[in-house]
Amino acid sequence: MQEHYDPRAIESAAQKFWAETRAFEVTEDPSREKFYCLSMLPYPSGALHMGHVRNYTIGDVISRYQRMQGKNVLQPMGWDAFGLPAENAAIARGIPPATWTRDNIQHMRAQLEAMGFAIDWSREFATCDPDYYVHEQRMFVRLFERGLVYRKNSVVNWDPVDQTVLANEQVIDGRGWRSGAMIEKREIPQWFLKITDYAQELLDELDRLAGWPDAVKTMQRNWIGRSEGLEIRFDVEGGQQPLAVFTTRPDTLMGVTFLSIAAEHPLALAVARENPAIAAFVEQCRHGGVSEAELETQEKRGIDTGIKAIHPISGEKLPIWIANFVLMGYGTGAVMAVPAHDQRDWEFATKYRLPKKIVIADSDTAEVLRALGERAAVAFDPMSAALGGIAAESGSDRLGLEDRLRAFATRIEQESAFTGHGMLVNSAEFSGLDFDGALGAFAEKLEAGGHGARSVHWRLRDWGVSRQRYWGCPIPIIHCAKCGAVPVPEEQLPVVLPEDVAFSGVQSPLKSDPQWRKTTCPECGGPAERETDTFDTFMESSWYYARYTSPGAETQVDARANYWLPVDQYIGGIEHAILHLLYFRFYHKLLRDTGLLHSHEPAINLLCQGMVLAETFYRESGIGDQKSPKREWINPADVEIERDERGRMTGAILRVDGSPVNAGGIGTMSKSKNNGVDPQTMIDKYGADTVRLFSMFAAPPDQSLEWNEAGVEGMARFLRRFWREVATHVAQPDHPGVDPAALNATQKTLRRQAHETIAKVGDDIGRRHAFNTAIAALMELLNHVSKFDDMSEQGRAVRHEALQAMVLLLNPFTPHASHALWQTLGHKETLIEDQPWPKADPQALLRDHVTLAVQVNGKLRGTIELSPHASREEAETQALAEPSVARAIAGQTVRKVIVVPGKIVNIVV
RNA sequence: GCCGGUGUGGCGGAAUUGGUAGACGCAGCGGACUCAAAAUCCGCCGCCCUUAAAAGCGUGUGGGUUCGAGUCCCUCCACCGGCACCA
Repeated sequence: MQEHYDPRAIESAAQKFWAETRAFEVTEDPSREKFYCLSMLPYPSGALHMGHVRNYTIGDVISRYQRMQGKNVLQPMGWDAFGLPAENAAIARGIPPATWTRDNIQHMRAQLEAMGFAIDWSREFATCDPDYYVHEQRMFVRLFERGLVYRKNSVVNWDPVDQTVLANEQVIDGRGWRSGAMIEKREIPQWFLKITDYAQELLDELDRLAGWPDAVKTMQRNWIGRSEGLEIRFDVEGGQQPLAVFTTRPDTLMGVTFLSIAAEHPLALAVARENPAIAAFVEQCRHGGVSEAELETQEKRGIDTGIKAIHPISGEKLPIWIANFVLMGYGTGAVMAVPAHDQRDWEFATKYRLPKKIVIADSDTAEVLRALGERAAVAFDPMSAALGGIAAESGSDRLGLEDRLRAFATRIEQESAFTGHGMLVNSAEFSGLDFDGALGAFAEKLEAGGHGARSVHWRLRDWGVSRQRYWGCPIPIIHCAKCGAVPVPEEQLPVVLPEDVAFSGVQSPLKSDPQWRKTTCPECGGPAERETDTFDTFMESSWYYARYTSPGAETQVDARANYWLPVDQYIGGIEHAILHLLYFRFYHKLLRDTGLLHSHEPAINLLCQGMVLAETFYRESGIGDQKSPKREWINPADVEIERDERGRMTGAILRVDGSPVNAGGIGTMSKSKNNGVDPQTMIDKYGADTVRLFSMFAAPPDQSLEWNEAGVEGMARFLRRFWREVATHVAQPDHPGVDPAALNATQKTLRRQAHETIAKVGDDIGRRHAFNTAIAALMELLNHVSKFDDMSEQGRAVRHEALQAMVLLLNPFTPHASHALWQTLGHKETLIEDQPWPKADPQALLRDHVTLAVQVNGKLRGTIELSPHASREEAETQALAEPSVARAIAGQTVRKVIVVPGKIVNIVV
């Protein structure tokens, strides 16, 4: 065999073999257990990045492991080909988005092949293929007919200079990224999918997704945000429409001191027409982007409309304010404000000197009021910190009680709102009730007066699928002056996106091409225009997993889908925890409800991998202002780190000029910090197996991973050592095989270690997905094997067994090296030909003795060796006799001895 | 701002069900081999005190539960992901 590990030759030979034998192409086989292993499909941005490498290596390890369990494993790959970056590249380089995208796909596919992933390439597609998106258009038309699609106005970021709609990402500090112009909010008509019709099911089924991470399920639960409360109608003075608000805190209703409405609210617009100051405020609110993060962090501002609402119970007149944090289109565009019991309202009221009315008592206040007698709660007005006309008994601590009430009132007046639940006070006949009592009582009263009702409110909003962009799937709708919006008849689909276009970036070629737009109305036959918006790219990525199961199908999916689905293991970045994964679940239910699939959820198990990070380095370039001088970011590959004698970093220098650079800390690999490490360079330098091994070893899959080239070298070192160990071993004479009865103590120990490793690696990969510790266990075993210098027949046999197990256990991580070494060990058949996963021999796992830790008062004082069958009494006796333990307990009384068999003895003195 | 997560040696991380904190790897230090370097091999490697042994301290902060806490509970801090038009 080859004496030295030569990854380049080994890897191309293995890849050639797999390709020629079509080793990873699979078909439905009802007689075998299937395993569908899916990684999130990549956006073809130009080159593979480390996030892809990590994601697909995890998928490949699981796929190859499951295949060795005898399962029929499907691992497909495709391209999420529509999207904004293609348009940006087109503007920058003058290439049509389609050309740029397809070139990138070609390049990235070659890179994926170089990684040696066990992918069934026969199922590959790109989402920009009309063969793919035709099914998406057909589904949309069917949903339209089923009433799950509707059109309404919604707000977008408008760049007044470029005259274009911007994505949230393109709005930086409220300005357009290219023009630098102040962004404005603009309402335009857009298409929506009624995901809210499925809100309850999407919420309920989370409880049954046992194989999904809790963090993802919690985030989805909160995102869907089911809340129960009251919808309350406030009449408005002066003949205006009443204002409806929703609240989850109906118990605070008597504490409402004003109402807030959105700047886009019809009432606000009406007032603005008559009042220039208000018009100016409304105009100001139109500036800035629409993202929630921006709206929630901006300074809260408002203005009084001068109009009053009527409190539905007290009849009190409440001012109506326009506030920049209330959004039209989320709920009703109006909210009730309770400054004493809501922190945001508290801040707003403090800023604009609006009154705070305490209507909920904290537990201390409630206790005081109870001490003062029944009527106190009703008459208590904490804001005046007085007890009104209550003739409470003149107990000696009366003044102390009043002080406590005053303290509560002062805290709310001066420090912060009290947002907890508690007893209602100062709330007329509702005083004294608790939260649940108040909910019922207010609901009854409001319903009787026609001023409200119990209601369920969802945070989840319907899915807006319109994008004012070119490079996307055309929305199959025709606008007719007579018939309105009419879906394109199914037999006319697909509506094909023209790819050979001049793309300036300012306007979508669809919008500027009158020829493409012009069509006839499918209903009346009159002249009509096509919809020029395209779909949100989340539409394509919401059903690709199903299409992989049915390559070439005439329909969106066919019967094959029910063999493969649901996905057994889905893998992707945690950044997709909410949006993609919710749309993915939603779309699966749409496919089910149109009769295309049987299952309720798309994926049984989900693994969310962490981000890939790298060190950052920079130099001050001198440009930029004094406060934040511009930094020139330097790629970590060009930097050499200086260390002191203890290995601590003392500085860093740029290799080319030898002068110092600054360390900027660890950050996600990004263009802006220039800390991306190119996978291709790593593959060329070390080989794919080393890159795969490092990306699985450096961190557990769900945590962030810090790329570190010295660590990569460590992996290469390990593979070289392993290679050499096998080479040395096969150069030895043949052996008769392991005879367990003939083994001496050291041989038994190595054999036990080998079988412990078999047990641990299988558990780590299959159950725990703890790939890093699986690899560490294999490294430990190699350390044991290389220290084992027994050249006897049984010594060689035991070593052979250990090395052979290692080749198989490493196969999911380093399939190329394992492919080669399997043959080196004398096998005629190849490893991929359904070589089963090794099993640990229970006999080999038995130990002669176990080590117990001995503690005195919980502090470790020594260890003892015991037979695994030793009794508690024996353990106790031996522990007390251990010299350092005896020293620690000398002169003290033993009160208690706790013996945990196989683990620990704790002596309490 | 809201939702979710993470925090352990010089660094990445391990400790799986509350039971010996630091496996494994990197970096560093010492040695062997070599004309030399690389590669490789052997040894050391949490902090503090120390010739050594022993003791003491130690899992972001402060508290709590327990015979025993990195692990469970409460508080605070820092960082990371998402926030509906980036994918």
